[in-house]
Amino acid sequence: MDVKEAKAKFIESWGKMASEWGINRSMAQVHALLLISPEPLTADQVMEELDIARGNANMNIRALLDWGLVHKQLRPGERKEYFIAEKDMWTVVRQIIINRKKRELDPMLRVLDEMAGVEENCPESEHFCTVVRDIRKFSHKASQTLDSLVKAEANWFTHTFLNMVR
Amino acid sequence: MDVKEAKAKFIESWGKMASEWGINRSMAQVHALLLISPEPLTADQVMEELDIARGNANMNIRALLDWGLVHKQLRPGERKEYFIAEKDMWTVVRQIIINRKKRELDPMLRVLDEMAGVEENCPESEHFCTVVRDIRKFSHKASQTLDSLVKAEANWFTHTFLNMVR
DNA sequence: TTTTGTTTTCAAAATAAATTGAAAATTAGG
DNA sequence: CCTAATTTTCAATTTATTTTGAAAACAAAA
Repeated sequence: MDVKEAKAKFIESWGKMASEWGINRSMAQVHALLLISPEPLTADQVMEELDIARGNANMNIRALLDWGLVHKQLRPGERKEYFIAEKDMWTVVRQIIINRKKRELDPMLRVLDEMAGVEENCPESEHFCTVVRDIRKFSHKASQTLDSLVKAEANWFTHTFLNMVR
Repeated sequence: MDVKEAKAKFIESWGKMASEWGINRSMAQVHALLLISPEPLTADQVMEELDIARGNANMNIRALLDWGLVHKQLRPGERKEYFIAEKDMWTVVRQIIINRKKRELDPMLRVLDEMAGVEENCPESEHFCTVVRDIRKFSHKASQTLDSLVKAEANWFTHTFLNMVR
C-alpha cells in the first residue's frame, strides 16, 4: 500500500467507523482529511478533496469547530478561512468524550433523575424501581468517571490508568 | 409521574438514547421493555406492548440474544419461547462494551495495523505517519483497557476505579 | 455605495436505515 | 407423514438522515 492509497483508506475507514457511532460520514471524513493534512485547508479544498457539496463541507467544518476538533486560522491579507485539525490525540479523545457524553449520557441521566420521583410508588412496582435505581446509580458513576477522565492529565490515560487496570 | 407513565418514558428514552449511538430504536425499546418486566415475555407480548410488527420484534429479540442482553426461557409443555432480560447491570454494561468494541473499535484497529506497513514510506510523508502512529497507539491502549475492564470483577468498576480516579 | 469574493442557510432530492407483513420454514405433537 | 403452532425471512414500503446546490447573507475592498 502506498501513501496515497493509505490516506484514502484512512479517510474512508474513519468515516465508516464514525457512522457506526451515530456521527455522520462526512463529518468524520472532513475530520480525517484535516487530521492527516500537514497544512491548514480551506473549505474549497475540503470540497474538492472529498468531492462533497459546499453546504455539506461548511456544516461539517462548523460542527467540528463546535466539537473543538478543528481550529480556524485566518491569514493576514487573505479573505479565505483556513482550517486545521487539533493534532494532540489526548485532546482529540477528550473532546470526543465531552461531546458524546453531552449527547448520549446526560439526557438519559436527566430522565432517570426525574424518575427518582416515582420511587414513592415503589412498593407497588418494586421491580421497575429496582431496575431504574440500578441503572441510575451506574450511570451517575459512569458520568463522574468520564468527568474525571476529561480533567485528567494528558498522559494519565495512557500511563496510570492502564497500569492500574492490568 | 405515576408508574405507568414512568415506564413508558423509560422505554421511550432508552430508545432515543440508543439511536444517538447507532443502535436502532426498536432494539433498545425491546430491551427496555424486557428490563423492566419482572416476568419473561413472549414475542407476541413484546409486539403488543410496543406496537411493532412481528418481524421487527423477532429480529431485535434475536439481536439482543446475540448481544447477551436477553436470555431465552423455555417452559415445559409450552411451545412458545419466553424472553427475559439480563438484570445484572454490570453484566449488561460488560456485554454492551464487548459488542460495541467489536463493532466500532476493532475494525478501525485492523485498518490502522494494515497501515503500519506504510511506515516504510514515512520519510516522504512524515506527517501522515505520525498521525496514524499516534492514533494507532491510542487505539490499542483503549482496546487493552476495555478488554481489562470487561474481565474485571463486578464491583471493580463502581468501587475501585472511581476511587482511583478522584 | 457598489462590487466581488466568501460563507451560510435551507428546501428539495438523494440515500440509507428501519419496519412491515405475508409467505416460507421450522418444529412438536398427533 | 400430516397438521397446527410458532418462528424466521425478506421484498416492498415507510421513515429518517444526509447531501446537494442555488439563493441569501455577509464582509472586505474598491
